[in-house]
Amino acid sequence: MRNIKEDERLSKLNHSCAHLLAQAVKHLYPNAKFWVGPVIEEGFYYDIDLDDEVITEEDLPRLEKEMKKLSKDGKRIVRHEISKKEAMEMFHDDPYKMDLISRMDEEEAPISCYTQGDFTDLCRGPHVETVKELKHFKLLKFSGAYWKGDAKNKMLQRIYGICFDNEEDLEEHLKLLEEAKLRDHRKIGKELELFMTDDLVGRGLPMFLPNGYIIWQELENYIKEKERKLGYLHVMTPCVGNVELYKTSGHWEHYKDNMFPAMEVEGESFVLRPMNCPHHMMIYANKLHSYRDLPIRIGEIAHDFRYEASGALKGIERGRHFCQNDAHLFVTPEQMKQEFKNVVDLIFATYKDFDITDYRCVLSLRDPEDKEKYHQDDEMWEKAENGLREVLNELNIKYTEEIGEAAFYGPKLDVNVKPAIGNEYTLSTCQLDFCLPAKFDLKYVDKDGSKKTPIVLHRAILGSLDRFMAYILEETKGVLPVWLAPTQVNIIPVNNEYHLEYAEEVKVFLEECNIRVELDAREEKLGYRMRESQTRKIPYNLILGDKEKEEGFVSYRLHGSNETTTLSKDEFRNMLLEKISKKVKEL
RNA sequence: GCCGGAAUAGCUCAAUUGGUAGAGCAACUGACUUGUAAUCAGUAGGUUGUGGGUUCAAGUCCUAUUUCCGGCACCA
Repeated sequence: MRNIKEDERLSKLNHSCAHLLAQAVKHLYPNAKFWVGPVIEEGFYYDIDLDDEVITEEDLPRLEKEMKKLSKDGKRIVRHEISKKEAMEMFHDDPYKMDLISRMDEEEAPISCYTQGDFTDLCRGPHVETVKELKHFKLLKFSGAYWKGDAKNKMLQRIYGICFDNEEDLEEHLKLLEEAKLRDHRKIGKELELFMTDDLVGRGLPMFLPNGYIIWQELENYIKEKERKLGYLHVMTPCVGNVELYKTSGHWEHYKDNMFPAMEVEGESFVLRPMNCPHHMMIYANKLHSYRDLPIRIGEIAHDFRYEASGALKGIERGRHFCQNDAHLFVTPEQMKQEFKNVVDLIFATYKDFDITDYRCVLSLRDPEDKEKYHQDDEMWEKAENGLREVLNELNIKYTEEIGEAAFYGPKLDVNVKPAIGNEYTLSTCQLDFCLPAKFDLKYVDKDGSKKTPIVLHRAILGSLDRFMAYILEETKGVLPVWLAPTQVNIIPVNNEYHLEYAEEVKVFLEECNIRVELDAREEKLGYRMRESQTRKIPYNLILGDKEKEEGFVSYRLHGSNETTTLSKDEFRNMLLEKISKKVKEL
């Protein structure tokens, strides 16, 4: 998918197309007022205030038609530079433009307008020469959007579109958008029977079916094994906690609204836990630690519950119950950098195993102005933020800094990915915390016998197993590598009367090595069973008939291939076991 | 949560301006005994998400509600 924003020509084209859209809207809705119409990675949009009117399905074709008409008229797009005073006079009855102008500084950059025919818009530009160049566009979708991105503000109407230089590029892009829909993990999950939801169970509470749970367990084993080798100690803690626990940590104050409400039992208040930090803090506090014990790495595949806004729910990518690949590392100040490096190494080693190459590192910092969200301790924040920055620079990791994205207790490194469909999200995270250990009064005894407070690193590599699985499904289109595939081998005997016995023998032979095998001995044609096997995206499709039976061979066809390979059953088993144990990325 | 859209058989979808709810796949039964992406025939399957309303008549119109979808906002 092309990134419109990064291409100079397409960026200009799409920005001009946003103006063309606004002009068309103005013709159809003379009372329309306009906020902003920027270029984005996926094309452009324009935010429009239509008072009480709303954009409907029928409006997009109507607007497109009007845009085509305007494009044919071929008006030039003319730039004028004006003073702030002139701008304020020109747009005096437009509160949105006045809002923009009031925050502009003409010393810094000239204020400019662009006019095409009967339409003028305040804009920095640049634009294409004439509207004639805007021929190959499509309006894609519409929705509401809060003014200035603030839910407290009025909701405007937003229209999204995209524009290219020629019809072929547009067609190709639209085709890619269609194809992207096919890899939606919710669709794949249904087709391959990986997970389900039910209204009676509740919204945002997906249930993993046998096939999906196999994948889930493979992911769990994979990451736990990696962590064990790195000295992590795994624990199991309850999904419920006393409200006091969260008052102590500060989560209650910050996230109460996003937690399931408290349950009163025998005078005590409990909540479903939204995260595991407090539990792990208490495990650390269970005994007195020497500096010699540190770092202590406490890991858990932990079930959490968050009362997510209904509109945020999305399959297993974001539910109200999920499972974190969580760990808390308790370290001395001297160990902090090395431990952080180890976490970063683990993240990228994992991504290599899963062939994840398209990600973005973000150093999430606090917004010093936001006194409400962030724990107040300037020195602590400075120390933590600089610490992270130094490690990232030392490791030569490319990252961007984002203000106001930190957790309330400390800054973090987020590793974000963009799925085939929808917005970027965080897969892995490593957070530096000087705050909670103090709140829980955690201590270790240092060399000199004095008691000191450890630093905590919160980290999640696979993030939530659920979300990670969603990502992998979309990346692979459901064609999982053998080690993750719910069924790894499907055996299809040619003739049940003559070949079933051999098929069963091969099945047992493979199952002895924990290979996940199915035997399809239904009274159906070979072609029918092969088709179903392929549709289910089973990696290895084995055909066993006379030829194979006599020699002790197997013939297999890989998913999506029409080539057949014949091997002895020993060779086949060894090959498969090697691929599974090495977690080979492709089939 | 907000704006908009949708909901019909297990799944994917049909059903003129309101006028007898259908098809393919899957399931089941029978025949066929199969060499690489759908063998044939038959059977069964529905209070059209749910609750109200308008109408001689509602899948279709109105209304409330639930869930899902596209965005927005949120994401420890």
